Amino acid sequence: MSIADLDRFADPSVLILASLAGGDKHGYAMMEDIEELSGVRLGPGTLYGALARLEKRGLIRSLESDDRRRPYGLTPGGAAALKEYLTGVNKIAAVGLQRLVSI
Amino acid sequence: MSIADLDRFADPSVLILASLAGGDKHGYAMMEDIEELSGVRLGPGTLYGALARLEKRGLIRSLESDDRRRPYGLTPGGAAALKEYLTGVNKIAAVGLQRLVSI
DNA sequence: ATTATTATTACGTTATGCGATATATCGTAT
DNA sequence: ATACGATATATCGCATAACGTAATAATAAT
Repeated sequence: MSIADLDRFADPSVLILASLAGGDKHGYAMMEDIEELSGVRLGPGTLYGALARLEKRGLIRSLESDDRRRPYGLTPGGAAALKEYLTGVNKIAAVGLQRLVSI
Repeated sequence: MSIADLDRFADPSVLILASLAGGDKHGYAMMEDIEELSGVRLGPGTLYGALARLEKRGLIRSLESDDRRRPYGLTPGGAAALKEYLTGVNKIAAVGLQRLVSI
């Protein structure tokens, strides 16, 4: 299940991209930003696993750092994918909510 | 991966609930409605597997039928879960898109 | 007859979630 | 200053189960 209880959006990849759209961040900072944004607190395994996959897909990239923190940033492809995804989800949500009120 | 390429929302459970919000339907009809709604064509394994899980969770229920088709309908709990989910996803999409234009 | 409908089943892949672990840094009390 | 607890930050391993694909089957329609 990508959705824990199906009453909350919790796709780690999308949440990470949306977080990075607000600026470059390292993993731990994303955890907090995502929790504030969505109410979902990603566990470390979930977060860092998703980060590795996103980097491998070229949607985010790892940035230089002097300390032990590993910041990431959106790539142009990542920003484009996020935009397309969110635009689509917006439409689905609009239709779904409209249908619900018509019940 | 709940998202095939991460450029399209494709969570089967949510798509099914959103489809049923438009009225009771059997599986094959959902396939077509979902494709029209979202551009995603769910394979039979994906669709019927998700239907079984949703029914077990009490979010949809199987309706009576005379022929071989097996229609389903939203339960009140399913409608509530969908509403909560879509409302949340709307907020995330709004914030994410806002962040994207500010880059 | 051939195509479209409609559903079931089986199977492999892999994302996800959880927990354990590790280290560095910060704050605070002694 | 020192020591100690709490917070910050990341890695790893594993079990579960959702997902995707495909094969199969049977009924209905053209």
